[in-house]
Amino acid sequence: MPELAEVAFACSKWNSGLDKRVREAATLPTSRVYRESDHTEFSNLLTGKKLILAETHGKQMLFSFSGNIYLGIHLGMTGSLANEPATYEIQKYDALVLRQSECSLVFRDPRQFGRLRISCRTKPPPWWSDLPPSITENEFNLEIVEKAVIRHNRRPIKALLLDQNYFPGMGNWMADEVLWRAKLRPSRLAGTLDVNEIAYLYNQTLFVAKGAMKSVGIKGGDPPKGWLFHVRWKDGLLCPKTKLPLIRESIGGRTTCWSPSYQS
DNA sequence: ATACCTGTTTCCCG
DNA sequence: CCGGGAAACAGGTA
Repeated sequence: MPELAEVAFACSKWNSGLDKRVREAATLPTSRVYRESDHTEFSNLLTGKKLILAETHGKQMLFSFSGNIYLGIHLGMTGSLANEPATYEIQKYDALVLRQSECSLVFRDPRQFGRLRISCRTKPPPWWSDLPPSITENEFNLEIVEKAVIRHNRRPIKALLLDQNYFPGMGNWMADEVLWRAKLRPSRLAGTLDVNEIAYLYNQTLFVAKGAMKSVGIKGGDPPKGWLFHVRWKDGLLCPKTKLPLIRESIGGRTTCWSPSYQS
């Protein structure tokens, strides 16, 4: 379930491979996650290299290796990272297996919406260093939200929140959580928000991003009690604030859960 | 069997 | 050229 905090937690699964060399890199050549690159590059460049750094930016992950090798991973909808025994054999949907002395670092993705990138340069590649500030960073400010709203004034605010150019890391459940706390109807066109609503939306974005990182991002569990998260996945549940029925419908092309008695 | 799905890119339309 | 929305991607799960 990879958005901001789940991605951070997934990334930490490879922490035990830090400072260790890759003895062998096995790939699944037919996997669509290699659509941007040649899968042989991954085995060629990663074999023998030491994993130095594991970090995330929004939904993107970057693994830095010795020899100026940078591995980029995006989990898509169903991608996951795992830490398996050193003797682990590659399985059906394992796109990449990095065998080390004490464990195997695995990226698997049955649905293959994820994406792998690799780069050998003295600096981090542009697909990493050129990313806009993620919603957890200090550089993510009110001005970014204001500009997005002005430029995309005809978009439902739900769809705008999911735009990774402005809100890197925001995913479907987080967007619902933010809009619920900001008391905004997800279908509201961005251009109809006044300055106070925009500022409130921005503040709730910070709150949800920080809260998710503290709970989901570190422990891998669920967000705190009382969050919309716990009642958004199926029909017929009640708004935690008003105790009145929630609605689930498609907005901006995604399943959206919201509280008509609370959000306007 | 059928419908639905936590993400992004591509295609089509106005 | 630009913006918005649907479709497509491919398989698991209920």
